[in-house]
Amino acid sequence: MTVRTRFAPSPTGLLHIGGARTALFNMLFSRHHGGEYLLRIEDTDRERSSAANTQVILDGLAWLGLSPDQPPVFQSTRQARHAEVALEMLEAGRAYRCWLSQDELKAMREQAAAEKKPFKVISPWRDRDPAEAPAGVQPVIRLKAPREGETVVEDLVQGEVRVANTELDDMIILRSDGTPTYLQAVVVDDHDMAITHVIRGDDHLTNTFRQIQVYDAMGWAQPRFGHLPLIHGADGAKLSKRHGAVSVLEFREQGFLPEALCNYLLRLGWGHGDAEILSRDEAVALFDMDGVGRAASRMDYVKLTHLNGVWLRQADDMRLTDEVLRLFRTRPGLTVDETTVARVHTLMPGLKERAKTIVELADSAAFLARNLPLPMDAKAEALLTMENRDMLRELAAALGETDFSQPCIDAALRTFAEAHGRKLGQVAQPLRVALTGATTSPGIDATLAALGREEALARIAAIAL
RNA sequence: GUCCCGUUCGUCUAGAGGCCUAGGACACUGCCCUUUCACGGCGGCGACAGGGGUUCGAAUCCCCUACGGGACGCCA
Repeated sequence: MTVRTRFAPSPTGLLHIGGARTALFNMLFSRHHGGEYLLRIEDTDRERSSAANTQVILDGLAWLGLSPDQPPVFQSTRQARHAEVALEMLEAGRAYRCWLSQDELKAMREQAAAEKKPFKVISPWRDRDPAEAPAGVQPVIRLKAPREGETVVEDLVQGEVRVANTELDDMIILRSDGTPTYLQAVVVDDHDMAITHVIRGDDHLTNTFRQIQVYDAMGWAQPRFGHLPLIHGADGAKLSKRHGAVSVLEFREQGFLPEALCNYLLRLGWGHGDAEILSRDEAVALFDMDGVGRAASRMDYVKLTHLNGVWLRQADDMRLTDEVLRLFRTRPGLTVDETTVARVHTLMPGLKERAKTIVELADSAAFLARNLPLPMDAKAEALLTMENRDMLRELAAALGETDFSQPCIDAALRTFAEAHGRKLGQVAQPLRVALTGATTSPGIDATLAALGREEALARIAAIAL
């Protein structure tokens, strides 16, 4: 049997971090077992669904490398099939029409609340003759759920979960307007799509009991279920807007790499020994449901940022250069031309060692795209004493003698420092300020080489004079 | 309120009765490396929610309590 999983978001909001992790786990699980990973857009709530939201989900998944193996299934296109199955159950006597009105339901709900008893619909129409149906009322179709025994879920994450059938009522599978309810649509779609493993958020665990009743009523084989604990915000409360990045695409804007976000999400709620840094291929090889934890976990931006730094250092220099240049174009006062590209790319090995996000990378690389005079921060300014300016003038001459390759620059700096009775740092820091306008940067020899002879000497001259 | 689920360092986790004086990662912190800042290396701080059992032995099994979360729609 081929493993088939699906991610089934509803386009009523953005693709958030929890959804992204669900998608990731579905993808990893299917890959690990050599199966297929599908996407179903649950857009049956026409009021709240939108094409724009669907696109955001698709874009978010694509960015994370979690696009499905086949074009997405849109649940709204399958309503006729959902209704057909509901009617089949009706004919088989596993469901019945119910003429309970909204008012009657409301009264029942209020009575239950007044008596402090849990609200359960006990429809008289389960056994009543349809011939007695009130005229002019469109009935719903309810599942004739078992009244005795219990319903059991063998959950891949939570283990055996059981509930007495007396706790469950006869859920509606087809609304009075003929449209299917969520629970009905999901079961029919998962069955028709031949889904073997339903991996989704914990919030669906109690829904599962009802869905199982539909599988049973139709005589369909159940898929395996795996319910993932939810992700909470750093404060332990449910993830919401005030926790910052709502959409995964906002993580991109904040300078995170998709592989870092995936790595972080993978380790949030899943573990495999001491493994921390995992590529997609390694994750596919190691991932399985038995490694999924049972408790909710908290979103930790600090750890995500650390992981991003790790992946940033491993990322291709040209790719990072492109990302940095993309940001440069949005910032005023920066020149983006071929020279800039060359400088950023040349210095990238040193730059990426020192940054944790693309945004930081762009910040630290910005000096490469600036025209003179360079803006100076306070700490940098303080190093430009008269004495240091004099020294820089002499240093410029010495550097001018070299071929401006990194090793020669390094040698020249050491010789110069020794000749002037200074420690290397006492030479390098004023020089760094002259070149970058700041007190931190990649190695001074690499910085000099990336800037090139002409620009480097011009920058020193601008300070030393 | 009812039902369901959960609870190991601040956070993410390893741990499936003795390998646990509980391991790793992030964060914090001391030292080293060093031309700055990082990276890296070596240390430190720091947890089995509480209480009862079961057992020769429990973080691991059972029960209770507390706390947290989820579900209770003609929403998905």
